[in-house]
Amino acid sequence: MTVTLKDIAERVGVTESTVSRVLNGVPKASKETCEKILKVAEELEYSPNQVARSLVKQKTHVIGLVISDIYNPYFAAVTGGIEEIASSYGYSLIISTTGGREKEELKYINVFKEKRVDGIIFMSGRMPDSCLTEIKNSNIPTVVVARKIDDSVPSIHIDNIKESYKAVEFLIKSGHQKIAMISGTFADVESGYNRFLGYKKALEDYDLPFCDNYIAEGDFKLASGIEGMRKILKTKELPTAVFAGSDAMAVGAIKAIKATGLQVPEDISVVGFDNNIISKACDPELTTVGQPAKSLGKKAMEMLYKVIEGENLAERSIYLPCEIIIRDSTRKIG
Amino acid sequence: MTVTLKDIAERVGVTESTVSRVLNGVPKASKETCEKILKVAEELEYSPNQVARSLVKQKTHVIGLVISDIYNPYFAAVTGGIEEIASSYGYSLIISTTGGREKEELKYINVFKEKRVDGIIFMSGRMPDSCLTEIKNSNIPTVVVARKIDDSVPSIHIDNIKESYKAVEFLIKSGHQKIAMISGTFADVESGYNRFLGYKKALEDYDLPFCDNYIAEGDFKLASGIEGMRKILKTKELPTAVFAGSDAMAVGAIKAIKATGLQVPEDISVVGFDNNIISKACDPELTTVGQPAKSLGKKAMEMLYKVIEGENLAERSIYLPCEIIIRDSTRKIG
DNA sequence: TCCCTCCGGTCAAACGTTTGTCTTAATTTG
DNA sequence: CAAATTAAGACAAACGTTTGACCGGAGGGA
Repeated sequence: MTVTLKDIAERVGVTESTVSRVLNGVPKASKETCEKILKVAEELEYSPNQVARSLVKQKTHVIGLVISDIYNPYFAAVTGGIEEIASSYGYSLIISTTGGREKEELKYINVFKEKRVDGIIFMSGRMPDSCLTEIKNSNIPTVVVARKIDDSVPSIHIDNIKESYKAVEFLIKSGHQKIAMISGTFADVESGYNRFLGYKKALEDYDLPFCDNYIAEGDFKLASGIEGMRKILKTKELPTAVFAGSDAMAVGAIKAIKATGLQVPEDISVVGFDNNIISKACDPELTTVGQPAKSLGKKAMEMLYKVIEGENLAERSIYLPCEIIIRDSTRKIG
Repeated sequence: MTVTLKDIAERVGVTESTVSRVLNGVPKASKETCEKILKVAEELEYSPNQVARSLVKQKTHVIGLVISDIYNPYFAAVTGGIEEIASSYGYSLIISTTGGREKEELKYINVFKEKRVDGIIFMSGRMPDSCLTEIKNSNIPTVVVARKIDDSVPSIHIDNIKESYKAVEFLIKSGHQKIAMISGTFADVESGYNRFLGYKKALEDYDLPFCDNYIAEGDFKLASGIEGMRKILKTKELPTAVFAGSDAMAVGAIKAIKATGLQVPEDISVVGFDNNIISKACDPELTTVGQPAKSLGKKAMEMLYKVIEGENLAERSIYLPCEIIIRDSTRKIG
């Protein structure tokens, strides 16, 4: 069926090794045979078998991506960035979604090992120790996205504490003093707890009181934003602004606020986090902390490539800055 | 470095073939050697080399996905469905994004050929003839999503004409007579032109006049929805409802309507298409035609699996129904 | 005893490449 | 003119599996 080097070799009357070299551009054949080989290869529609090639070269040109959830626009964007760069380097991308379940994560790391991928990008749940050790002693170059491990494995992040701090600072500088927060689940240290920490620190630095009634813990999703906001709206003294740990929760907050007859941003300003697609769909459009999702993916792949090539990483842990995107859900007061 | 069958064989004092059979559960070894082999394999942390295996078995357990754009939540959802089923069958998924560019599509089909994937799912642009023939004579099992070819290659769709018809019919039955449409680009026959066709047919069947001023052609994106709606709002006699060929355009329409001081749905009802994530983020929440995106992906992979296994497909072209999801952007009138 | 059948393996080919070493003839060099 | 170099290619091993064919011995039946 499928045509091999041997087929070409026979037709041309030469040996497989010669064909191989010619097709790979190794300059060792006469112009004549060279042309003949190329012509026959063309005629026979030769398609090199990469799996055979991988076997001997010990290189698959495949990289594996462990991701918790492709439906999440943020992850999708990171994935897109990864794919773009991977493809430009001649690598293919295998994706596997884990739902953040440790068992699945381990399973896929194992699949990647058996498939002899050249590298792994890990962007799933909490990166449990089991995965970490599994990855470490698999000896496969790995980059972790949005999850800080120790420096043994390179990673790329945003600085959640700092970016969250900046968002709250923005509100403070706009004149807000009573600022509530709807955080993501604290169990997610990076984007849940750390964003809360940034909020807290900003209040401290600007001598604003921290108030338990102004805090609601959600799960990053829209519904929990509604719920959280409802809780906050029960306090006697309403906040003038609320900062949410995700755009989805921010949109939920807006809905809850409007449902009580109050206005955004006239009565309460709202700031989100992510700058995903919904932040421009809601009404009013959301002021939010813009995560460089695609850039994270690109950078991650660039780092991974360097590791694969054996280059030294200048920094083993890179932070990309966010940009606060001001739209219509916030206003200056006072 | 990496441990092979040979390493195990030597340690146990047996030959590679025996080890291979034991590890694959072929019942041909004594209980004793069996245990020994398993034990040593465990100790050495043997990880079978799938690329070697693929070479001899002529099977990679990889399927390739050609997708135009992973950032689009609809494509992401389909991808998720595919991955879920693929993984349950023991297949891995390679993704490649093309931006709908023919050149990229051809490039990736070629990569997939060289990588000897077991199957291809195609969900990119217009599926140009070049790709079609390339796929056909590659002899790789293929399923096309959301793009009707001839019956030579299996495909899975929604019936855009019919579903769009149903949406407009819903409006008519809600008492609307003056219904505008913001369509996706006509160049995209399936989801652009066909949805327009369904709209037109519904008007005809219910003896409503078709009016050029009520038609705007967009590009599926939010901005074009705003623009299209603005154009429609310029007509002397305003419509009471507008049907958009995508949720994003519907959201744009809502924004444009609200910007003139009119209300949704009090003054104008709006219906979208897709049921993607933004349809629940906007205000009011969008009534829309719910595409079974994830199911499309699942079904596609199920079909592909059958083709790979050599089973006969009961139907080579499957249509999945949509469900109209009624939220707050529409109301009954009259 | 002879023949047959299992059992528990071994042997070797095959999958489709790459690549280091060897060969042969021709050409160059001194 | 002999020696050295080079050009163009052949040969074979290697990558890590799978799998059909073979094989020696033990046991069983006639």
